[in-house]
Order: sequence, then C-alpha cells, then structure tokens
Amino acid sequence: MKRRNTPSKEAVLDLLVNTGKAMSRDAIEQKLDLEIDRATIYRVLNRFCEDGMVHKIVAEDGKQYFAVCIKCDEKAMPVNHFHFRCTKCETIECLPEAVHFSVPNGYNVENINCVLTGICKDCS
Amino acid sequence: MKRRNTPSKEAVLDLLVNTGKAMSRDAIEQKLDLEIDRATIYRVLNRFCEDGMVHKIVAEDGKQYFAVCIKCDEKAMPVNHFHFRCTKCETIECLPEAVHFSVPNGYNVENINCVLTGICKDCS
DNA sequence: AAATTATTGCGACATTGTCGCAATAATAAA
DNA sequence: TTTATTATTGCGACAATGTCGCAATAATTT
Repeated sequence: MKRRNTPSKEAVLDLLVNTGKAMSRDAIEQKLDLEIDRATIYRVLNRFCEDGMVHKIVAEDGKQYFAVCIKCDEKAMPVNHFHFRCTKCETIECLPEAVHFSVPNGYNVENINCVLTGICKDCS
Repeated sequence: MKRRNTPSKEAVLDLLVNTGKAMSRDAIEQKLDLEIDRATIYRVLNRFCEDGMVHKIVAEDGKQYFAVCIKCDEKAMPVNHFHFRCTKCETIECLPEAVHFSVPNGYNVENINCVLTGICKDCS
C-alpha cells in the first residue's frame, strides 16, 4: 500500500518539524490550524513511525509523544537517546545523550524508553 | 494521618513482595485472592509509594507498574535502575543496572523512568 | 474521465487512573 | 469494654487515551 499525500499528513509533519519537540496527540490537535479527527492524528503518526520518520516515546503521564527523527539516523543523535519532559511547559525534547546499558544474559532488548522528568532550562 | 493496617494493604504488599516484580493494577487484581476495588488498589499502591516502600514505573504500554523497593536503598540496587518489560510474560523486573546520564546545563531532573522492552530470559 | 484504494471522519469501545461521598472498620481514648 | 475518631473502603461517576470498523471521501493510477 503506497502512501498518499494529504493535508492532514502534511500539517502534522510540518508541526512536528517546526516545533522540534516530541508532542502528544493532545498538543498536536491544539496547535494545529486544521481540524483533524483524533483517530486520524494517531493513524498519521503511527504511519510516520512505521516509515521511520518519527519515533514514539511514552512518558510518565502514560501518554504517547511523537518526535521527528531529524537526527535519529545521523551520528549526531544516536537512535536511542534520553528524553526530557518538562512538567512546566509540558514538552518533551530529545537530549543529545545516548542511553548506555547492559542486560543480563538471555535478555533480548527490542525497544528503549527513557524519559527524565523535571524542569527544563527555559522554565527554570 | 497515621496509616492503618488493613487486609487489602497486607494482601497487596504480600503479593508484590512474593512476586518480586513490578505489577500493574490489572495483574495485581487478577492474582489477588481477595476482591479489592480498583480505586482501593490504586490508593493502597500510591500510599506505599508515598511511604517509600514501593516505586512506580510507567511502561511503554502507558500503564503504571509498582514494585517493592526491596533493594532500593541498599547499595546493591541503586535508586535509579533500568527496568525490563517482557512482552511475552507481561512482567516487569528491576535490573541491577543503574541509569547513568548527564543533562545540559539548566535542566533539573526530578524523576527517572527507564524501561527496556523485549523478551526476558525465561521466555526466550 | 473512470477505476482503484489509501485515507478520513464518525461513532463506539475497552481501558486506565482519579475523585467525591457515604459506609465501614482500625485505632485511640474514655 | 465501650465509645469516639478518622483512615480506609466500595461504589458510582468521570475525563482521557488509544484503537477499531465502516461508510464516505479523495489521492493516484489507468
């Protein structure tokens, strides 16, 4: 199934790129000029994830956040990096800090979800 | 307000101690002999967290998991450790691996939530 | 211009976690 | 032991998240 270009898709991607942060469906819906259905937003975002343009993180508030993988596949920003969630401005940003870890024998890691929560430099 | 001893409280704590893993309200409710209301379970668990006997993690499924802080304040298990969530047996365990990181200047970290997801050694 | 089918909007749904309130029961006081 | 105090519980209700099916729409191909 080939992807098609639609206003929704474009609007969401533009927003994510311009914001430069990880956003929840909630935040996306609010900042968007267009009115897009909740289900559609999720579908668009999940499609982006499938295509590797966006990555998803789940924060301590239990919500999914989506961020463009601008630097994900470049060496500047490792694939698995820490995320910082500011409880004041309610945004999440990707930190330029790779997650290093090792697991006991027999464990098979498929996904990584690391979020640090606190107050970001703009809010403190 | 002084804490009181109740059957619910005892049952939940016993379960967490015996299981030795981080459990969701869901799992707790199922494995419990007693029938305890959902709201009560959450209240009991959150009280444990307040008292420092239990710590809470949010996994990629967006759910809260609670684990006894057996080794939390001992040197054997650092306060901030990685967690491993097995998608097969649907359990989360605390890994004996501390989370090391550094953040840019101005950032103030208050909480850490690191979960690795995959298949645990028992399931692979 | 017509056919194909990816995408959307809508409604519905299961689930999570929280809260207020009245009833219950654990603990302290008499 | 009996009574008073109040922490805890169960219930109902609620907002919110994320998913799904289905019919309608619209992007793309023929």
